[in-house]
Amino acid sequence: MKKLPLSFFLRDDVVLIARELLGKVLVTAWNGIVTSGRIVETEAYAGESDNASHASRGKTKRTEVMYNDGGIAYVYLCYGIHQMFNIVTNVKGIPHAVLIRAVVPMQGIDVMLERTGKKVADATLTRGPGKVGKAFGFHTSQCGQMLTGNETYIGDDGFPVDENDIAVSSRIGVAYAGDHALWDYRFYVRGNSSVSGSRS
DNA sequence: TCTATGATCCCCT
DNA sequence: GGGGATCATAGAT
Repeated sequence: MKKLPLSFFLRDDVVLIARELLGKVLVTAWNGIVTSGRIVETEAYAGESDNASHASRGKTKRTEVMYNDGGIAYVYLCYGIHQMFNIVTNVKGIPHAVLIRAVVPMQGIDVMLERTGKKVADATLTRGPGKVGKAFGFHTSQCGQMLTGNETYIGDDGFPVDENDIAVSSRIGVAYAGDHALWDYRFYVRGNSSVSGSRS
């Protein structure tokens, strides 16, 4: 399987990147323990001018990792419980990011079950960003990790995603962002049972 | 220092 | 379909 090159993440259209990440494969291999899954739901966060983005308040200790060149991980804690995994995009100085909201498990399902404390692998295993973070073993200490290395990367196995199967909607859980909450920045594979929220 | 709050999920009814 | 878990961050004191 090919890895997506750094140039994929350095482009300036974060919304396009979020859309193109559908069907790609997220792989982590901490200490040689491999888990992977096909990305079926993403959200774009478009920098300081986007009120739903953490970067809307400018550069802080938490958000500074987004100001680096793309192709690295932005991992943060939400609601005190959930490790959320984001992909930083665009070039140095522009804090764009794509949140991975849901994947379909591929490799290492037994490891994911162990990490999430589940008994059986059903469609809820990696449905929702908090569970993706947990199943793949992400932690805020992995903030800034390269996504083009051997421990963590985004793969392309040529899996085709039909344009007609790609659905668009407003982002989830960002009502505080006012009008920006209405932007069509969420992309998902229509009808896929691993997609969180509305999937029709 | 102190306090409010969230890019969520699970369990309960 | 409603509320509690649980804590780092940011902005206020």
